[in-house]
Amino acid sequence: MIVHEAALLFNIKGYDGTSMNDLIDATGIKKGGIYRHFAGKEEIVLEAFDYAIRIRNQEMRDAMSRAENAVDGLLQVARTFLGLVTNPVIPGGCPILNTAIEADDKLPPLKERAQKAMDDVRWVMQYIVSNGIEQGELRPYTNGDVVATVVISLVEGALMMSKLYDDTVHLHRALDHIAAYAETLKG
Amino acid sequence: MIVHEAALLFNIKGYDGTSMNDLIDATGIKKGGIYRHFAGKEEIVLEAFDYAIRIRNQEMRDAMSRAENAVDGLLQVARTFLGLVTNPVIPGGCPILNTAIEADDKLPPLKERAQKAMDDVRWVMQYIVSNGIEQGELRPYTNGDVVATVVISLVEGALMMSKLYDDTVHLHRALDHIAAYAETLKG
DNA sequence: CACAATAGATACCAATTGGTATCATAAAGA
DNA sequence: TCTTTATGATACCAATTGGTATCTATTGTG
Repeated sequence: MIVHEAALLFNIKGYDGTSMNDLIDATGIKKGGIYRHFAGKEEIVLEAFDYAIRIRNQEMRDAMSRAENAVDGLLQVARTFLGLVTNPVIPGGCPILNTAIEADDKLPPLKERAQKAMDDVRWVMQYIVSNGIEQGELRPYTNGDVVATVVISLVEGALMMSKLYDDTVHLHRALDHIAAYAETLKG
Repeated sequence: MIVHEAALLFNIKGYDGTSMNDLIDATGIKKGGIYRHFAGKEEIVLEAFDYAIRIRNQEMRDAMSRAENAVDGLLQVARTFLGLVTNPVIPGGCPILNTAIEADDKLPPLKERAQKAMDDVRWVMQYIVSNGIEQGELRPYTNGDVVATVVISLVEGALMMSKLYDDTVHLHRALDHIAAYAETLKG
């Protein structure tokens, strides 16, 4: 529960922007109670990030298994990023994006986890692509690495713009573009 | 010079992550000297952001005027985002992206400026598109708003990934995709 | 040179930061 | 029941936060 509340705070206000007092207010548990479970702020932020990513990855796996073909799969996964804004389990946008931007080299283990979390997303995309090639749905030699970069960039960039303007239209445009892009991959 | 140094710090470590002492160390000017020129930290961050954006906008205008046609123009502008990583005047990535992610509603004037700065980028893209339509280079009724969202999302998302992985390949892939996308807009 | 005006240094301030040591309480096992 | 054991509360800590007041040095100008 502390980790859950921490995940909310950190995803909204960032690591530097969230103080232990914020967490104390949010949980209703005083300092002594919190520090009994965690060695320090750093440990909390790491566990909170893991927690947020676990939820995200579950959403992605669900989306992937819902899909009936590769093109649909890419879109389904991309759409989970829209869900990050429209019905978030953890408000504040994409934890990976937020962490990637805030974490310079001040908190290396956090950046490392963000990289690993991004690897997971990339892996899902590449899995969908290579599966799609096997099934004959996508052109052979479709580059899953490139597809992952393009789709994720679109969706993360659009997420940022939607957050900046408080308007999901940018995410919808990105999803439309991804749909069109995925069509061009058909073989 | 204080503003310049502040722009560097804030773009790298963020608003919350940069203390006045950091700025004191970076400038070599003590607290009294700094606070004579600025009312507070907030005023500094706002001026620093404006400063960074002024430089960015100049780069974008230069790129735009270098271009010989609309398709090339979109690419030239997109490429300035690669320059943000490969030869940055102000290290730390894109100030708009960084600010959009960090600024929740704690510093409204900063978010407002980030929106205005993004408007500038969007305006440049839309100008290129509408000009391209007039010149018969792009299909009529090409939606400049959509083009701006797609191109900016790609480039900002890829910027994030390049920063996260410390690898510009993602930006290059995004630029390749933008090139292909721009081709589809030809009329 | 004299004299403002500007710029910066020094020293302080209350509040907040992350963190710890000690104490009280709830829960669970024998 | 009685006693560990886990959990949380209280009170403190040094360091750092953003910010101010006062003093000094450096200007450029008549």
